[in-house]
Amino acid sequence: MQRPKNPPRGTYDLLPKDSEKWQMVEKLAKDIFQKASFQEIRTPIFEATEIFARAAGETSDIVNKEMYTFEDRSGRSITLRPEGTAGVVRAFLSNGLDRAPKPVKLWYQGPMFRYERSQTGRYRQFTQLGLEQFGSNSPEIEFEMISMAWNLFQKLEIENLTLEINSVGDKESREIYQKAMKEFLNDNLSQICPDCQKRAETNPLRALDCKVPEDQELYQSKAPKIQDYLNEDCKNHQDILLNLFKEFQMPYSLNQSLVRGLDYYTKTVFEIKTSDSKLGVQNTICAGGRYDGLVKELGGPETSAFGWALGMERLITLLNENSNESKLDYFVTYPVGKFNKAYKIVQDLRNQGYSVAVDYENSKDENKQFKIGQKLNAKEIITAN
RNA sequence: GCAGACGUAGCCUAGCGGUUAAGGCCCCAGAUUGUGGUUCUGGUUAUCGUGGGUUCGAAUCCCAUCGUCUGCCCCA
Repeated sequence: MQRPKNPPRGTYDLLPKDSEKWQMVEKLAKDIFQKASFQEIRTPIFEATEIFARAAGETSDIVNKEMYTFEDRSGRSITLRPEGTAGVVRAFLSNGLDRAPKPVKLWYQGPMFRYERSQTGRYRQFTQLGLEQFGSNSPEIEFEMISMAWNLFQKLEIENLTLEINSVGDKESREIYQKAMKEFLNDNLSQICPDCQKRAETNPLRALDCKVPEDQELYQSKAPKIQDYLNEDCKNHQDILLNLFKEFQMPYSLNQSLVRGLDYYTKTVFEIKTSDSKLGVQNTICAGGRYDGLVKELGGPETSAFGWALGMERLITLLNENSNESKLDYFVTYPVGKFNKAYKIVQDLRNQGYSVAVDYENSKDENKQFKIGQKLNAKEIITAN
């Protein structure tokens, strides 16, 4: 057999060079989550297809063309999770966490699967790290959770980040706005791009972040603004959140064109974007929002909820190169036949907390042993004799 | 799903119709080095992504296919 050339399309191998970065990020994130009393949940990598179909919305692109869906041997329709929230909500309900003290605060990390064209910062198997909260309707918890993401990025010394906020309104106000957008698009059908003509039917709000400059100009100047359609409740909710950002000096911008790809969002939505060119057009590294209707949609009681997810691969590519500092403290060599003695030293050093490697080759040539140690970049090379 | 660019050893690159496909890094072996990345010598590794076609002759031209990248769609 020929040497394999690539892993399957849209996937990648995480090599030791980079896994260190992942571990570092994971450690920092876990620390932040733990301190804010969020607890980890691990849910299956696949779920019944229906879970995702209902959560993301039957008409969404994710459901219609991006899911890895298959029948298992008993004919059940199974789907590899394309995002984390639906599975967490399902687990929340399956395990009766809706009866636990509110809010229930959870975090998760794991691979997600979407059948898409791969690009920089976009894979078919990718990893999301996310937070979910069930039971609180308050803007304060949104503020805290967004701060946690922001805080993580600051600790990682990632620069050039912007926080964009918007509200998509609650069910009622969004429906009215959606209708207004649809009418607006239909009135201007001849001027807008083919994609937007489609969006007029399928997802009118999506037109707002159309890439065509002429369309953008039209929407900016003439399209109805979501902020004008928010009812008092949504408006107050947003004001409290924005005031908290001001109070705690978190820079944000209100972006009225910001909408989400999944149907379940209500009220607050946000994205954290980078202007770093390393990610090309995939510049959103963290996004989320409120989804007060989802738990009920999946068969649970009316439950307020808020969450976000960040793309680990995207985040990692923004990190600076890690230092070349050696991770290996000792390399232990020994004369022929003296392994036992050498290994006692090894154990001893490891018990003291050092990272230690041994020369298994047991080369007779001392000089060569030394060179092996050098190649491993050991801080100290010692010989047991 | 659409559009464009690109696939030469583990990695980076040369060759762009004509003898046994070239170099650097890495790797392996040996020597050198009075002691932590020296220097030298030798060696392994490529059916030039894959499959067809054009041609006396293809890594080089054409087609298909797979993969990568950039943009669109969509999205973390």
